[in-house]
Amino acid sequence: MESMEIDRGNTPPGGEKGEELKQIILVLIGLPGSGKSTFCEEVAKVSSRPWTRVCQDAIKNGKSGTKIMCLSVAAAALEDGKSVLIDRCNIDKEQRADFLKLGSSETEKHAVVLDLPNSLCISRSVKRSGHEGKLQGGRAAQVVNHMAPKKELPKLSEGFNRIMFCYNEKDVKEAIKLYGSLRLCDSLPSGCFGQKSLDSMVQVGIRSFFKKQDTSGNAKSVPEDSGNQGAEAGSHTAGDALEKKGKFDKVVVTTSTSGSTASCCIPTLAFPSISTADFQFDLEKASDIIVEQVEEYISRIGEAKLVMVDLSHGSKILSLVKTKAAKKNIDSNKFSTFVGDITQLRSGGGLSCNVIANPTNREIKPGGGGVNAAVFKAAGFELEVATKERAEKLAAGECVIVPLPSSSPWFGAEGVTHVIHVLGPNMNPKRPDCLKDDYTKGCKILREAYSSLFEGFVSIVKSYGNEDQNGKRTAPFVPEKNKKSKGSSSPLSKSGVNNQNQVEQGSTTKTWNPWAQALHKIAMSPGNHKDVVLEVSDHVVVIKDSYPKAQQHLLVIARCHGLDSLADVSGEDIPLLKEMHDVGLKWAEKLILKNKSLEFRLGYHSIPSMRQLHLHVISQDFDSTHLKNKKHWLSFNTPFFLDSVNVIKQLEEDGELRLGNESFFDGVLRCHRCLSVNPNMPKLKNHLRSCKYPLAVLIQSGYLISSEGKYR
DNA sequence: GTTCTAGAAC
DNA sequence: GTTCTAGAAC
Repeated sequence: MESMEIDRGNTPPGGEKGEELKQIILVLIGLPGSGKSTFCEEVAKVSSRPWTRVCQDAIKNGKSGTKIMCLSVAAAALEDGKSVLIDRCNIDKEQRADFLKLGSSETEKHAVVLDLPNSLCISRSVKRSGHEGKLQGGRAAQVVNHMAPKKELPKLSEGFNRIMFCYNEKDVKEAIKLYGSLRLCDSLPSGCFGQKSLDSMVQVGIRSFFKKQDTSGNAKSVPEDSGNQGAEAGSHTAGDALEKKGKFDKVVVTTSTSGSTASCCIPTLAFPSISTADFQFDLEKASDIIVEQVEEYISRIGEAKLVMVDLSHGSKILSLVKTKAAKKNIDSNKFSTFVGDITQLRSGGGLSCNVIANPTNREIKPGGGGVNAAVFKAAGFELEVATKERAEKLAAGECVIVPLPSSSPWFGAEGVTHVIHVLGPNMNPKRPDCLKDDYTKGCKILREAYSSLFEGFVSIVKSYGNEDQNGKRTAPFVPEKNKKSKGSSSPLSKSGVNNQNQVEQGSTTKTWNPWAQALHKIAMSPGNHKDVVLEVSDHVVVIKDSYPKAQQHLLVIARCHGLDSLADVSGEDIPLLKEMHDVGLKWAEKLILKNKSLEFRLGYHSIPSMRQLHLHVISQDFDSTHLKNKKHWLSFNTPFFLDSVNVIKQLEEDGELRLGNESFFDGVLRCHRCLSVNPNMPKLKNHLRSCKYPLAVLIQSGYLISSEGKYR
């Protein structure tokens, strides 16, 4: 876990008794005259931590000694609970190796490289007088010139936890400030910092580095996403980063014999209107919701299809939906209406639908006179048994996916593989749970019901897909009788109930409450949220955070399906993360142009509250009425907040991310500038208004974007 | 994520 | 008494 955060313990300045001591071996690396001794003196002067300086030039009663002496003194100091500064040139790997063997596995091994220009080192060492090692005057120049070519920069692989590179006096000052501010229990983020090298991501000009990468280049070409609409569909690269787990852009469907496209093999969901029959929901309102939800989900089902079915020819709801869908230009190849018996679609109407939605009752039992009774009758007792295994009851707005046993008559006769039972809102006073004309609640529940239903269908579609090595789904969809249904792995809660809030994440299921879906909805249908959207592209949406925690707080939201949070991110998402970073950086710069005092940090919450991967672009004033509680503060000011640069770096180097956890919310309220501890939020906020201390660690780590440079 | 509010802390 | 936190509900 890398972060700006110095303190990993919850301690007031100076630490407290009994707290974990973080010992450090700090190996200074630099030519004579590079400023190693000054560095040590300055750190020791301001630090509250006990440091022992181990200086080879003065180790023998003020005179020059040997490396072995240094090792011995350092070992004794560490034994004594002190941290040590190894003040010798340590110019190559071999020189450093023995010092890295000191201490325990708990001891942090740091290097500070004072890689100042040779000319400066020579000039300083020549001019100095009273040098401990008597290396001054003309001989000093000789020594520096002799040593310079042997200089071997340190690497983490030598055994360092952290390496910090300084190239000028400003860098050195920052490093002194950083180490000088470390208290007993503090530790610093691991990794290389400040290195001048293009292959180091913690660099000035990271943006231009990103730009050199073809952000679309390593995504494979994918077929056009016919589900995207308007501005979203313009680019032929639209699918690049969107081609994701869970996304089903193009299903190449062939029959096993002829290889020709066969509609009978395309996953299709047949659904009747929910709640408009016995539950007496207003038809106009219901049709609006149906079309809205179809529009939202149609881009997620690839070539799978949705068919709305009604038994009667004069069905008003069917007609309303048909008209409204046409007005919205919803692809009629993917969504259509059908008049017929939902239990006999294939045999009676030649329409193969492998998934049937059943508007059921609270107990999910046969009964009533409508579709529910007909479905249970057609599917036989097998459906009742299979349903009972999954859920006993449903709440309004929820659904449950039931894989149909192959012994069910419906399976053989109609090719139905799954039934999705769904319960809508009831507006009929003669039935239980009547909402008594409360259409605010009713619409919300009906929307949830369709959303749950379609989300369930998406999960079934996913379960049918077989991916080849390129991640393309090529296998035909054939409901084999003997094929073990993966429907059982559909997102189900303990109760067996599914709703749109549950999403598979790797082997686990993450629950997203309805309130946590707002960003997801914006990402999927930015056109419906024009009031809040600042920018839309094929892969990202930018919005202002509705509850900003600072003067400026934007979110760059990924538009990719299947990327709910960092937990879903893998190496293949690096181009998308870089694009998000670039967009975030662009907005930060734009805002800085308007207000030069703003400083920004770009990063992700380890465990976000809101669904859909989003990058925070947040100014570091934290001046906002919406910053109210401890969690707000700690989520941006502990390693729970992962800097975008670091996320990308970790993925590139390790192929995986080290996420923070909620234990950070137990921490103290420490000012991110001066590191002072504040007893509560109001006091912290009051303190923040006046604290002008520079954001030393952020600057040093290269995480801060300010008017003085993208990364100072 | 926010809002509301009981009750703990001051 | 007021301030502040934290848990429940949404």
